[in-house]
Amino acid sequence: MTYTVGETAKKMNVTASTLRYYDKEGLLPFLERSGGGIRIFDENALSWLQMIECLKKTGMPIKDIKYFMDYCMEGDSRIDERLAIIRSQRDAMIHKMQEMQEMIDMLEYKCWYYETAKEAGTCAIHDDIQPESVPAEYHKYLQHQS
Amino acid sequence: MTYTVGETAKKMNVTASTLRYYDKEGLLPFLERSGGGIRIFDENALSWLQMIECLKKTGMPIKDIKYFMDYCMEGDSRIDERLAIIRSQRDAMIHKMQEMQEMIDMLEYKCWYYETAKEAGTCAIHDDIQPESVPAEYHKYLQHQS
DNA sequence: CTACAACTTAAAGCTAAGTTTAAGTCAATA
DNA sequence: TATTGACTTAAACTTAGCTTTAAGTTGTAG
Repeated sequence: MTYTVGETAKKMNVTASTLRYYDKEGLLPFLERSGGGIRIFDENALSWLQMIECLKKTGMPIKDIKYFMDYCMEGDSRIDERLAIIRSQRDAMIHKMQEMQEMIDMLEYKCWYYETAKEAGTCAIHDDIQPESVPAEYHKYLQHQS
Repeated sequence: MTYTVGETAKKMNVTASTLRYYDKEGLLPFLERSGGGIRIFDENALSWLQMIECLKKTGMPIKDIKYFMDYCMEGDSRIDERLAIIRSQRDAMIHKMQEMQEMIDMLEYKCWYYETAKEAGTCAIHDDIQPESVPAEYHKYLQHQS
């Protein structure tokens, strides 16, 4: 089964322009072309695109994805480099997840802050609040007004 | 205790230009100025900056942060709107965390893929691999070559 | 009171990641 | 075989989020 750029775009939930742009930037070295120059995507291409999507979603810049794809095309001689890239990307993501959890914690506090302010009709309820009326997990945010 | 833009920049780990840019974009309506026009940051400003940092790290665009700050400056009449913004940001983050976990799962599989390939000296080890030699948590990635 | 580092603004410049446009080609259907 | 929708390219344009530059001002230390 093969697909055109438009069909593939729909499958991957991006625009055809985006796929052509990726191709121009060297992200799709695995692509075949028809005699007339039309790009041909197959199941294998789709699985590469999922890998590219993963790297993009984890914040890797287009250029770095290109370098990774270049290594992939070089085959078994570049396994070490490919492993190193994937490992460092995974480690960066684990770190980012921790950072994100901290941000969610702060947003949870702010939700509580505004929920109680809403109930009281004013943010002033927090001005001289007793620490014991604040859930323990929010204590570290107590200096935050608004 | 008060601080200049440069001192604040160091504290917040951004450049002074960035803070001036945020001010220009309306993110810092709480800022005071000296008689000569120098920006004055205080503890309260720092706590606002942490809020802004949180919204930025959770992917909120500068313009949306401005709208949020505008609501904050309007006081108690906008508690509902502020709560709604924070809630939706929190929900978006929780969703993003799930997506990120999926990406980490894929990267973990790729690590395993390259570790075993490295050991074998070739990615070809995966060509006709028996599903029972693949850890169960990686089975959903089995169609992925490289 | 002078020097000088750090501040001010407006405006131009930069990078990433696409998107849009224009002019033309391909290939499946009537 | 003619039509037509989807494809092709190169190049210009867009947006976000800063960063840099240039020209001038502030305020502290000697």
